[in-house]
Amino acid sequence: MTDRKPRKDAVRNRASLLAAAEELFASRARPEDVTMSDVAAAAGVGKGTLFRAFGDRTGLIRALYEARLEPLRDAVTAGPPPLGPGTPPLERVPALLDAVLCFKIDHRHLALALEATGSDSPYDADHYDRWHALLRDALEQVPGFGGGDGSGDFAAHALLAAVRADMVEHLVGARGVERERLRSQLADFTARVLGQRSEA
Amino acid sequence: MTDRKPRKDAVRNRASLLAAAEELFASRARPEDVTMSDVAAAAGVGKGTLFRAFGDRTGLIRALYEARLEPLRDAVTAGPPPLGPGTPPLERVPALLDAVLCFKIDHRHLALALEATGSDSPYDADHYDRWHALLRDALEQVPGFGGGDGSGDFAAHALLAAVRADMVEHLVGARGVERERLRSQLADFTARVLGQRSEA
DNA sequence: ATACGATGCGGACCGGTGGTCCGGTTTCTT
DNA sequence: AAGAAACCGGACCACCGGTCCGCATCGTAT
Repeated sequence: MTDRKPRKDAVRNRASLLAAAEELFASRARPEDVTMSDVAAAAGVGKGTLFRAFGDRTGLIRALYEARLEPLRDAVTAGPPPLGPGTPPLERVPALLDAVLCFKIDHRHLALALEATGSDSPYDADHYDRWHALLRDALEQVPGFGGGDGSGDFAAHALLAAVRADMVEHLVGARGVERERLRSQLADFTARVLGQRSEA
Repeated sequence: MTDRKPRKDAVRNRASLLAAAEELFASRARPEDVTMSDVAAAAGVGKGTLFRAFGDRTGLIRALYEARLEPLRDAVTAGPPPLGPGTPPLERVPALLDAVLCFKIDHRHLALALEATGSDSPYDADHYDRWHALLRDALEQVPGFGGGDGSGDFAAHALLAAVRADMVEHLVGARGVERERLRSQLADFTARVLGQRSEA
């Protein structure tokens, strides 16, 4: 009822804009020197169209981000182990963190652009709340995190902080750490937090 | 030889500007709605003077931040235990993190302003490198982090990520977690990373 | 096929921000 | 006292995100 048929040119333009934005954020070094006019021009479209389709800059980036995030979200909410529900926490927590890390590595231009909007803290985004709740719930089933003392809550925040986009960018982009090496270091760290001592 | 005496009005104006900026960043809710013109006006000075004294916005905030950071830096480089050198790593690492956390809580307006400049990642700041190196070196003397595999390096990054300004702001400012509670949660987390199992 | 209303388009335009510039003033030196 | 170097200040600039509205385009009813 509420949704009338969208016009063809509208959906085509929306797609062009998303593609152009993806392109630009991936190619330019810093997210903040991709301007809205750039995106509109690259898509062969006027600025009015851009803002009509996505509201504002944050809306554009969020739309891109959520689109890329969808497969991972599905794998987590209704997929097979080790990501999906029904996985033992001691196995699921590292798997979740590893998945997030890989996502941030692969799409760090988008994640960086999202954080660089400045207008809102990353902690206000609703997808952060989802990841945090998921991780907290899993952690609280692990011995030592179960008490209602909030240790699981804080640990979830802290572990997610270890895969933040600008840190990943610093390690992978600036300092040249290889993907697999970073993954194994994160796995190591996670294991330590979970209380599984690693060999020297 | 190279430094001639600075003029009196210059040093007075510089001081006024720092005071005015501190005031404004502390009072206004969001750092980005403190404009450069605001600062200049609040200090009773022209914009030209502001930019002449600090170069650009980042320079202003950095100057403020470093000034507030100095006492802590001194305590770490040449102070008594548990912060100063010569403290056993297992004791010093938690002490360092707790000190950074307290600093971030007390000065989160400045830390947030610094991260919100957008122009540069927090990981490019030289004070980050100092904290990281300090923490890494301490960690690498702890059993399990000693190998040249970079586990100490990554753990230092991850632990510092757990005290980032916007996360602290989210917990203390938005979610209303009390200072002491947060400190104890961080201590708990740190202990876990260091391999000291806590009781259930 | 045609004509008409609704929907979307586009780029000129706006408010505001960080940063610059230069004529006039203040301070230091001799 | 007087000259020169250093500094002040606010008008000014470039640019960005976002708005607006006359006009083109599309979907539909005939």
